[in-house]
Amino acid sequence: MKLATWNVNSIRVRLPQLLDWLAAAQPDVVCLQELKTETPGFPREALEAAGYACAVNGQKTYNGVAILARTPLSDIAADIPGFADEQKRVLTATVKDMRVVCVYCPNGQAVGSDKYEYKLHWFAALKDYLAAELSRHPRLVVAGDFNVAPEDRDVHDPKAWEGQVHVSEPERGAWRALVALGLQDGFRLFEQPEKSFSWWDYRMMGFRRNAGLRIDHILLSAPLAQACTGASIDKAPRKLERPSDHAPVLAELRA
DNA sequence: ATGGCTACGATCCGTAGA
Repeated sequence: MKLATWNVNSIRVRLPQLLDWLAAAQPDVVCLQELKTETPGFPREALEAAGYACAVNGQKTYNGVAILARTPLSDIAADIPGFADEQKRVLTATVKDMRVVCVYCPNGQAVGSDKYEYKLHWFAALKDYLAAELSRHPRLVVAGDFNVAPEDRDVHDPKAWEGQVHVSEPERGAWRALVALGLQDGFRLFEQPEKSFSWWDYRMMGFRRNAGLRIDHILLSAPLAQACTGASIDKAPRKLERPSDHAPVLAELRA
């Protein structure tokens, strides 16, 4: 069972790359972020033809998340219940015996900005939601773009980034609060190459210089972490013409 | 030098991403 998350930065632009990548990587469950299209504009037919059931929570221009699975999706729930938010950032579904939460966490723009405050409030609401989900579903995966680099080793230049948005202490505290629920960073369950990142700036030849951040994550509850046999970042799609600025992140689970 | 891309939607620039 292969799980993946990928911020595609526009599903319409990236659909050909997504279809190629699904065929090559053969993931069983995929969480997608930054669809940038309303739900009716989502290319459901093409993905169903590729063998994936789809659940979609879309929005015009910004945000938007989806879950793809090779087996049926059930108990689909959009957004964070009880958290009033126009922005489509969360989608939850059950796949077999697993509860899957797809998240596109806020960017935060700059420390101290309104968007930064929104980011911290949003993370607090997410934590409460995940605590509730976890109490009902011990086999929980939370996958997506968290917009937080948890540690300095997840940052290409920690000194330059010190205190900035994505690495600030309150944001890392919000990340640790999720981990404290009993969720584990799938990627760090295994030995990994130095300077492993999941996002690189389009500007300044960020990818060529490996000037990136590791901000896309797969969090696993204890039973799933125990079943996890590997985790990786697939840099291949980032090397293509007109790529997303994010690479897919993967975790493999024993059936 | 606080920029540099990219996508979107409304126009030929502004907003947002990270």
